[in-house]
Parts: sequence; structure tokens; C-alpha cells
Amino acid sequence: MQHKGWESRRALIARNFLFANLTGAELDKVLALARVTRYAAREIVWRKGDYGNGMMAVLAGHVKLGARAASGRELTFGIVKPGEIFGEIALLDGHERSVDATALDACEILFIDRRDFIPFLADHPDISIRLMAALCARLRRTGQKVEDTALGLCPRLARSLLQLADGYGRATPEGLCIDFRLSQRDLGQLIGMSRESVNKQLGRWRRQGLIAVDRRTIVIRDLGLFRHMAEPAPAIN
Amino acid sequence: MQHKGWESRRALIARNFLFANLTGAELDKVLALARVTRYAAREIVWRKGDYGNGMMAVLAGHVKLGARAASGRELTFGIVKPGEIFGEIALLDGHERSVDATALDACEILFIDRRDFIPFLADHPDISIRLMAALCARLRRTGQKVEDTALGLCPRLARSLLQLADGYGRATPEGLCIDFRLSQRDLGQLIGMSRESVNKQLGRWRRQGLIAVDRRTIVIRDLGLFRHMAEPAPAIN
DNA sequence: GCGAAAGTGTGAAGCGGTTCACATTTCCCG
DNA sequence: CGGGAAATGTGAACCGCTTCACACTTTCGC
Repeated sequence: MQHKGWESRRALIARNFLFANLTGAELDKVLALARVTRYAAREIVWRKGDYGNGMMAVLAGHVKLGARAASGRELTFGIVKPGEIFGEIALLDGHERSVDATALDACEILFIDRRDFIPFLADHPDISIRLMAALCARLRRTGQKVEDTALGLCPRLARSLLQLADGYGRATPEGLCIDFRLSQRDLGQLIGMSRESVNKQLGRWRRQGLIAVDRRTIVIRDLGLFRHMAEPAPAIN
Repeated sequence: MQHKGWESRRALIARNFLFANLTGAELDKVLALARVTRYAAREIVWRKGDYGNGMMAVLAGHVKLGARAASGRELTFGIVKPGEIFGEIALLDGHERSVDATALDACEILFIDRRDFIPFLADHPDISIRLMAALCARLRRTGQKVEDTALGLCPRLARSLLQLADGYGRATPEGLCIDFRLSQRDLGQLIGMSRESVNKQLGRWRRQGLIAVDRRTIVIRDLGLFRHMAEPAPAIN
């Protein structure tokens, strides 16, 4: 391991929310426990059902957490951004992976084995607490996903876009630009509906001037109006 | 607080998985922190959005965790049994309740404020670990619920019944008897479908001789065959 | 730059589950 | 034990989403 890689990894880890305010020496300790792996786009990090022996942190790139439902349909639970962690459930309970994890783009991912990390946690109660908070956040998010089930296409898609905008939005003169490319198929999996349905709804909104679909991004023209779409019974969809 | 109540509560708490192997003195400590409340059937323990200032443990009775979706539809996340806990998310992160909690029958529920419990946890790492395990279990379960979304009525209902049978099943000469009364409306909310759909599917199964619906219970006649119904593409539904 | 593969746009048909409407039964409380 | 409320059973109509089929465009690897 050459010096340059070590330093840059150290900097990347320090940006992760879990390790954000560790001292330099502690960061080195984490790095010593960790293994960093690169994944190409579409590469599988693990499959649902694999034996889960540790936790991952995304240093660079994006990871999709999803599953192929028994019916054959693919559905996405969420997308993990740089600085976030995933696989923390298996870290804590050691059971099998509950979802598939797939690299969306080229990723750099840090892995820590639970046999190393659990003792480390014992010495770092603040990290344990942040870990629990992450777990709680994921639980709330997943619960929200269950609730969204009761909603129709229009509010569901709108919510999903707003959520993306929350993470990747950039204000422009034309409106809120979502700087993250998801295919309509991906969007469909994210909201649990068919690609065609997503296409048609986006088309309707485009024709209404609510959004603009540039080649690789979606721009929300009027955020206030668009938020209306996220309501259960939208005025005119 | 008279001696008798104290003793019986102590016995009930000792039966909770979280406090299962505490010493007598530690149990007393927990009891001192806790407040026990009785709820009548259908009484609301808390509402989604309330400020969550602690955790509950069910000593007796059953609590339904659910929410009224924005569309007006009611849906149930799960049913908490005696010896189990709920509200542990708000205990850990102190945010608002993510679901409604309603007593299904007459309940005896123990409440511990997070300001008292968090310090207690610091002295009892074993309990912290069990708490995290509970959190993980809930997360896995909720994820399963999201996945089930992709399934149709038949497998969804079958799974739900099998799950109930898992907790309340009693083997009889006629088959596996589910000793827990849920109305068809409740079942519908549990699987996220309409009461009518549930009724019709139960009717079909009854006519096929797969189940028997005695006044207040459902009996699964042939478990093996019924498990088949829980598969995504059932032979003949 | 070219060709295959992936993504997008769109209509038609079908289906599964919802909603509505009502009859009947069971339960429960006074 | 009687009467009202809740639960159950069932058919008809409706509706939203899926599926399928296909044209067209964009992207990406070589």
C-alpha cells in the first residue's frame, strides 16, 4: 500500500459521517481494520441471502440497494451516496443480507469485518450512537416506503423526484435541476411501478411545463407547484 | 403501589426478552424507572407524529402499529405481542413517532422515558445489544413488507396467515389452528388490501377445503398445500 | 464513426384489485 | 334477551396499472 492511496483513503473516510470527527490516530486505526475495494458500474457487491460478515461505507460512487421480488419484479430500496454506509444490519446481527447491493457507477467502497468492528465500537460509544441513528433513519425511510404503497403513480413519482432533488438538486434559472441520472426503468424500480407508467407521467408533466427533461437531467420548473403533485389527491394530474 | 402489583409487574418484565436475564436487583432498577399503564381495547397509545420520548414494552395484550396513509387508507405495520417492545426507534433517536400505536385488546404496557433509559443502557451493554438486534429484526421485517408489495393478493394473504400461525398456531386434528382473532378488515390492513378482497380469497380457500373458518379462528387444513399458496405464482388460486 | 444495446415514447388490450351497494350473520352491550 | 353495531358474504362496475408491441433515439464500446 503506497503512501498516496493511504492518504487519499484517509481523507475519504474522514468525510464519512460515521467517522467524521475522529482524531488522526483513530482514523488510522479504522483504516487498518478496513479493506477498500473498487467496483465497476453494474458490478454486484453482494446478493440478498449472502452471509453478511461486515459493513460497507461508500467512499466514491453510488450503490443501489434492491431486490428481485419473488414475482420476478425488481425493486429498489434506496441509493447509497458517498459518505454514507450500508450493510449495517448484517454488521449488527450477523445474519444474511436482506437486499442485493449493486454498484450504480464506478465505486470505491470500504469494508470492515464485523469481528474487527464490534470491538472497535466498544471503545467508541459515539460511533455506536451514530450507527444506531443511521439504523433508525433507515427504518423510518423504509417505513415511509411501505406507506407510499397506498399512493398512486403520480404522488409516488413526485415524492421520489423531490427526494432525489433533495440530495442532488442544483438551483438554476430554469428551476431545480436534478444532477443525477436515473433511467426511467430505474425510477420505476425506485417507486415500484413499471417503466412505461413512469414514462407517461413524466410526459404529462413535461407537456404541462411542470418539468423539463434535458438529455440527462430532469429540471423541476416550479417547485411549489410540483410539490402539489406529491399530495395524495393532486388537483389535476 | 401495593406489594402485589409490584411483584406481578416484576414477573411480567422478567418475561420480556429485553430484560430476560437481569438479576433481581437490576429488575427492581428497571421497575423504578418504568411506569405501567393499562389501555382498553381500541385505545390509542400514541399517534404518528407525536413527540417520542421513550420506549414501551407490552406486558399483556396486543398493540397494533399502523398508519393512516395520506390517501386515507389504513395500513398495519405489525402487531406487538406480550414480551416484545415497541417505540424503540424514538427511544434511540428521540424523533417523532413514525406510526400510530393502538391497543388491540386490553393491554398492560410498560413505559420507560429515554432520559432514564439511555443512561441505564450505558451500564448494560448486553441490553443495548439486544435492543439493536430488535431494531435490526424490525428493519428486516419492514423490508420484507416492501418486497411483498410486488406480490398479488393470494400469496400475500397466505404469507400473512402463515406468519400469524407462526406466532399463534396450535396443532389440532383438523389442522393448524390460528388462535388469534383478526377481523377480515384487520387482515386487509395487514396485507394492504381491501376487506372485500380478503373475504373473497378466504372464501375461495374455504371452498377448496384448504382452510376452515370456525366462528373465531382460521384453521389451516393442510400446511404443506397452503404454503404453496404463499408462492408467487400459485398453481390454482 | 459504426453497430449493437440500452433507453425513450406511445397506443391498445387485459387484468387484478377497488369501490359501491346491499343482504345476512354474528357479536356485544345495556 | 333484545336491538344496534360490527363483521361477513357477494355481485357488478370501474379504474389504474401492467403488459405487450413496436417505432424511434441515444449511448457506448470497439
